[in-house]
Amino acid sequence: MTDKIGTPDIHEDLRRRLITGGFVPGQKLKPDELRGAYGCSINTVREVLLRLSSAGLVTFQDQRGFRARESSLRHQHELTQMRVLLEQEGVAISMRDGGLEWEAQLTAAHHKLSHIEARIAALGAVEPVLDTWCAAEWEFHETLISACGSDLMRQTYAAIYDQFRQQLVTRETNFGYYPNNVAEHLGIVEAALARDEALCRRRIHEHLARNLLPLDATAPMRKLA
Amino acid sequence: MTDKIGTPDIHEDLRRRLITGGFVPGQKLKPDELRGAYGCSINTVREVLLRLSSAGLVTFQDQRGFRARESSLRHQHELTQMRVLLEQEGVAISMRDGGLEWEAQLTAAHHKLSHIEARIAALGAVEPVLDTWCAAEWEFHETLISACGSDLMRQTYAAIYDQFRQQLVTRETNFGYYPNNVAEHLGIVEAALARDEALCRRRIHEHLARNLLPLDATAPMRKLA
DNA sequence: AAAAATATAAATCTTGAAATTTCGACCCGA
DNA sequence: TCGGGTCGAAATTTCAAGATTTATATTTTT
Repeated sequence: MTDKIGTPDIHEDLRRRLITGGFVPGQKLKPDELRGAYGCSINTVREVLLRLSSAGLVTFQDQRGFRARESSLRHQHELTQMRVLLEQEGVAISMRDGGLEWEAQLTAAHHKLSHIEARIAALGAVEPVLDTWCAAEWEFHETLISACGSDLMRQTYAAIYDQFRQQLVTRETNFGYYPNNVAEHLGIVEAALARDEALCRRRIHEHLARNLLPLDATAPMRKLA
Repeated sequence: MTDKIGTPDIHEDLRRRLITGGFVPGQKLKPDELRGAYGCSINTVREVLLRLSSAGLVTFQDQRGFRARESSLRHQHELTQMRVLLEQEGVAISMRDGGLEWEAQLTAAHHKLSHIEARIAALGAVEPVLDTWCAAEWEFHETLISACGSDLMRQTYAAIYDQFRQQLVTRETNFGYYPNNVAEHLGIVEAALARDEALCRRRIHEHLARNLLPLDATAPMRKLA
């Protein structure tokens, strides 16, 4: 799609701050203030924000500047819906086309993730290993669909996932982690390796549907704090 | 997502030129040249191109400027795949949630489209009513998924459709129009109104799969010229 | 003659300031 | 007290020029 901007640090750094809850939702993002932290001009910040806005992390209104995205329940629902759709389709194709290499990468990603989640269970808290866990969770889900053969699908999924993560981390929900993760991730891997598409689709839906809670009362409650 | 830019005309006009084949794929888009046509500054053009690049219509490389998107067969395949996925899911939800109002809008959109396509058949050429047909075709497909209740899904579909249209119009393929359109559009509407989800999904796939030709030899050949 | 190196030209990116628009406080009249 | 209007400050957008990078043409070397 597009490469990095002239000052890669700004783009990466702002993106990170946005998805890790560095800004409160709805907060105004003034190029003139952000400029100082990076020692660059207003216009450069402006370009970066313009890009982040098209990635969905930032909202933009003409003559009214940029804001950190505010998430309504409806938007979070739509986000989850899209994520389920893309992940189900991506994994289905991967199960069909993926070979031994994909299976190996998947088991590797799951191994790392489950190991980290075991540590979380032992510690009783996510915070100490939050960054590690976030990276592992992303790598796991990305690997699931990595053999789908479509860059477009993977890029679209990545954009959705970023917004998704932004919402999760922003809330006081123990950062989106909940104990059932361990069992559910394993279940997904098993179904994928067994090439049981229907089962895999169902388990992905169950795994992600917790976030549908507000609009889908049949889904199980997410663990809060 | 994002609103218009300060000079709406440039954004809309460049977008139009891109999806109607006003630039040859891969062509360099130099802000300094485009500036003249709109009487504005380089930076303004730059911002517009930056946005179009995130919409997928333009590619951007750091320090190497902008280009009109080049479509590989692979990319076109991925585009079609995503379009099928989104349209199938969108119409399925619309069939479930859409009421009388949706049915009315759908039949209206189809009526307009079929009327225009009848004229095309009579004339034996698309060009005279190309713009009208393009708009009607878009409105038909957009209406199909309009009751899905997800702005995110509709926006994502719109972005895919734009790229899709860009590829179609660029080629010398009679602008993507082919006679089977008439029957296929009707078949989709009938299945949708009958709330036959499986049939509707299948017909949408068949309708769009012609563009999968290069990578899916089982799909019927697109009519050329 | 082909390849590498250099010099020149062109295009891109960044910057700071001017022009335009929005936001908020204050004042006035009802 | 409330609604509307005016004014000033702040923020956003546009602009043109300077700095940096890339592309092209020419020369040099093997």
